[in-house]
Amino acid sequence: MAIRAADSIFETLIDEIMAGQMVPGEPLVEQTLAEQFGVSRTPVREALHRLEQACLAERGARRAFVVRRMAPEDLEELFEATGEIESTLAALAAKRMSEIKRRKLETVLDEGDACDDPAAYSEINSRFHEIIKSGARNSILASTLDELNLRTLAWRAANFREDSRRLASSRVEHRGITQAILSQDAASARRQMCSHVASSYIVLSDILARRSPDRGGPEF
Amino acid sequence: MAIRAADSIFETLIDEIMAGQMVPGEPLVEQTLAEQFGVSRTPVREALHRLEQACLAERGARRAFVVRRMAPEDLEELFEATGEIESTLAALAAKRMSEIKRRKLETVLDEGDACDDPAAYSEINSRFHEIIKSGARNSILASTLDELNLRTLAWRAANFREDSRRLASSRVEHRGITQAILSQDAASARRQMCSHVASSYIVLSDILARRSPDRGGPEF
DNA sequence: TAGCTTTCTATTGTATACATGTCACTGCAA
DNA sequence: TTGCAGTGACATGTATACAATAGAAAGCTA
Repeated sequence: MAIRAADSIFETLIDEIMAGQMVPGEPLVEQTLAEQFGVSRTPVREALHRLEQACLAERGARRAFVVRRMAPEDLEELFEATGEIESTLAALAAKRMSEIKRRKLETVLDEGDACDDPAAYSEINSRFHEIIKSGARNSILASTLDELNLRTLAWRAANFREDSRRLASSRVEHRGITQAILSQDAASARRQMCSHVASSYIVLSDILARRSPDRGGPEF
Repeated sequence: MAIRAADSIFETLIDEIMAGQMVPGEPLVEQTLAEQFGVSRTPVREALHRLEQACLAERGARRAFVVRRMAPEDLEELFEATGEIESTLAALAAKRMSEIKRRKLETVLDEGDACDDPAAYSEINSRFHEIIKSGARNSILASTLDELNLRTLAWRAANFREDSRRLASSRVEHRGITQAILSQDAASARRQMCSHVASSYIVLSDILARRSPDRGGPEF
C-alpha cells in the first residue's frame, strides 16, 4: 500500500486531461477505466470523486462522470479568481519575501530576458510565479492558487497552446511585478499581478472568439 | 439514491465537528462510524476522504483518520487567508454590487445597530458577510471563502465561543466596510475588511494565549 | 538494559457482488 | 402524430469479504 492505486489513477487522469488527451465532455466510466488500469472499480471510483471535487470532472447523463466542460462565464470567474489570489500572494510577497528569494527572483527575471525559446520561457515563467507563491509564506493561499491553476491549465490544454506573441509583453509585466516586490510596494505588486493574469486571459479569450465567432453559447 | 448515505454522513460529521462534539485528535474509524450510522464502511470511507480534502480530518497513527488538529502557525495562515479572500470579495463588491444588494446591506447594518442580543447579532453578522460575498459575483472566490470559513468555524467550535466584547467594535467595523462599498471605494473596502477579520483573530488568539500561557507548542 | 527483530493487531485498501436510480426507447392509445 | 406508461440497460451506490500495511508490543540477543 506504499502507493495507493486510487492516488496513481487520480494523478494519471489529471495528467491525461492536462495533456489534452481527454477533452471536456468525454465520459469517465468506472468500469471502463477499471479495466484500462487493471484494477477494480473501487479505487477508480475514489479517483473520480476526487476529480469532481477538484472541478475537473462533473456529472453528465445518467449520473455518469464526464471531463468537466466550462461555460464562458465560468472561465471568466476562474481567471478573475486566479488573478485575485495570485495578486494577493504578490502583495504578501512584497511585504515579507526573504532576501534570498528576492535575489532568485531577479535571477529568473534575467534568465527570462535572455531566453527566446517559447518552451524554455514557459518553464522560466512557472519558476517566476513559483517564487512569488512561496515568498508570500501562506501555504493555504498557495494551495488555493494551485487548485485554480489546475483548472486553468486543464482548460488551456483542451483548447490551445500559449500564444507566442504574449512572450514579449509577459517579460515586461514580469519586470514590473519584480520591481514592485523588490521595493516592497505591496499595492503596486497586487495591481500589476492582477493585470498580468487578466491580460493573458484576454489574449486567450480573444483567440477563442476568433476560432468560433458564430457559436451562440459555446461550452468548452 | 435520492440522497446518498455518503453525503449525509459527511454533513453529519461536519455538523458534529462544528458543534464541538468531536474535538481535534478524536479518532474517526470507518468500522465504528459505519456501525453508528447503520451503514457499511463504503459510504463512511467516502465521507472521511472528503473530510480530509476539506482539511477537517487528517491521518493519525496507523493511517487512521482523526479530527484535524491545528498548530498556531496553521491558524495564523488560515485567518490571513480568510481575511485576504474576504477582502477581495469586499473590493469586488464595492465595484459591482447591485443597487438592491446595496440597500439590503444598509438594512442589515441598521438591524445590527438595533440588536443587543449576541445570538441574534451573530445571525445578522453572517447575513452581512453573506451579502458581500454574493455581491462580489464570483462564485469561485465565494466557495473558496466558504471552505476556509468551515475550517475557521470548526476551530472556534473546538475552542471557545465568540467574545461578546467584540460586538461593539464589530458594529463599527461593519459600518466602515458598508460605507466603503456604498461609495464604491474598492481599496478602502479591502483594507477595512482585512482588518475586520484580523481583529477577530487577534481577540481569539489573545484569549487562547491567556488560557494556556505556559505551553510551548500547543496543538488545537 | 539498549537495541534490534519478530510477531501481532488495528485499520485502511481493494475486489466483487448486488441494489438502486436514471434515462432512453418502445409500443400503445387517443 | 403526440403523449405517456412500461420496460430495459447502463452507470453509480452500497455491502461484504479479503489483502496489505503500519505501528505497537513483545521477545530475543549482545
